[in-house]
Amino acid sequence: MSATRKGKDAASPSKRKPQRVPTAASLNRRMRNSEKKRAAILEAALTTFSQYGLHGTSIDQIALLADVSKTNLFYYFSNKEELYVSVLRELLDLWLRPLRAFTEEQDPIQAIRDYIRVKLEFSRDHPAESRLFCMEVMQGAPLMLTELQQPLHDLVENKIAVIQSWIDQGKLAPVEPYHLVFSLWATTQHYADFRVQVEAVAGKTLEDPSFFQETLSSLETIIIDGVRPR
Amino acid sequence: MSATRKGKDAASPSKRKPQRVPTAASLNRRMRNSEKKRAAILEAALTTFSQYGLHGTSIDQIALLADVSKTNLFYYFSNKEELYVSVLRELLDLWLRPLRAFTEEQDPIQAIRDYIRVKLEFSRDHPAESRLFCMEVMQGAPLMLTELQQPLHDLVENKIAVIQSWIDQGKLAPVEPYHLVFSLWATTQHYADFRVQVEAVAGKTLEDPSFFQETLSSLETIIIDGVRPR
DNA sequence: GACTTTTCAGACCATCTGGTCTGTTTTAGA
DNA sequence: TCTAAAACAGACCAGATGGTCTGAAAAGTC
Repeated sequence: MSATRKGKDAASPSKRKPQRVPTAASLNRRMRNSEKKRAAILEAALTTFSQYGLHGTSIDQIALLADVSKTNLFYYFSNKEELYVSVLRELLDLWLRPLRAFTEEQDPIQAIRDYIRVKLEFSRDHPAESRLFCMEVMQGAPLMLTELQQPLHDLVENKIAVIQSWIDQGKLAPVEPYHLVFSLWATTQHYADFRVQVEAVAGKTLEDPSFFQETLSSLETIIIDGVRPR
Repeated sequence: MSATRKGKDAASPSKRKPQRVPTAASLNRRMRNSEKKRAAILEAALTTFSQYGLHGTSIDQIALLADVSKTNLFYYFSNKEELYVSVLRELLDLWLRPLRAFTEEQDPIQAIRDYIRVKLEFSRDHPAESRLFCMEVMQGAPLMLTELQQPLHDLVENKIAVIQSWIDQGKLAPVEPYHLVFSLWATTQHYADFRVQVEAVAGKTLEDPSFFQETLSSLETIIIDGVRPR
């Protein structure tokens, strides 16, 4: 990750004569501080970007929220876009993680059940991340497309195969795996992305434990058993 | 709709002495022209707003796309926000329409099937509208909340009752109606809002007729019958 | 054709904001 | 304590952009 590099181009290592060799301890302390600030800025950026979008957010706004000066912010991130992309990068990793858990050995029904739960928890615990991701994808992912396309495609391709094998073994009804994946994404993220709509309609959000449970079991029922009475 | 009112405050009718009474024909011609331009601006605004967001879009951009001068645009809409809200207003009506079709007399399975189809067609034919709506809701619908909350709540409340009655009659499996509605919204809109992701993963979009059919029947299968093998 | 009203265009302005410049404080090694 | 590098702050700048002002065509009426 080596994320502490100054925003500006760091002096190339070859040119730098390290006359002063800092002790590991001091370096660590400094790095921890540095990391903390970086993290604070990233968090403030996430919050603000996810609410107002890239263009709707000003650097001053982020700096204020992160409690650093604008200059200081530019010390850590060379420009707005880099900050934005940094936020996205951290997010993508987090976003993809749950899907990696799908393996052929699992019981498919249970795997799907787990997946719904994990994604729903993500929607509850990281709504800003979910929304920013949604926003970026919706705008055509201009700053993430290259990084999104390949890993996402590969990962999904892989999991599609797993789902297909479940179907072939008769453990799952014959549905097009792609669309199952899309449905899982869509339904679970909906509660974060359309939070205000959900609230306007149902009067509750995932933060309400009973509503969370209700949502969870409803989604399980709908996707796993469907709405046709048996 | 009386949408031709000038952007600025129009002179109050009470003060205006209509010495010149325009003929109906000329008025019509003029209005048609006016309406055409308004429509062109609104369409350009929709396209641009849905891609870059409110703040990411400049008036010049919209004016260019609509092939009018900036001044001319401001003649029809007094400021950027009014233009934005106008776009949203037209959109909300369109967006809500399909849901109104739900009536208790219908066969629920067929009604849901129809609803999925109509919403999916909307995603295919009006992706920009879908995305802009998503964007606005995601940001907390700051400019639409008041107009969204009441009518949406009432409409959904009404349809929830319909769904509940279907369940009570045993025509539908016992699912929480709210979540069924959310699932329907989420899954169908996903193909418009996450279009680039869908394309990155599946390599196709709803514009491809065979993919549209595949999506349609997959969603029907998943939501109506579920993925558990029978 | 005279006259009014609507429609439109170009120049212009005020503000907002991403980003820089200059320099100061803080940290840490020697 | 001295020194160098890292971390930071305030003033400032340049371009973008929402919006206005002035006035000219166009359309419509008589």
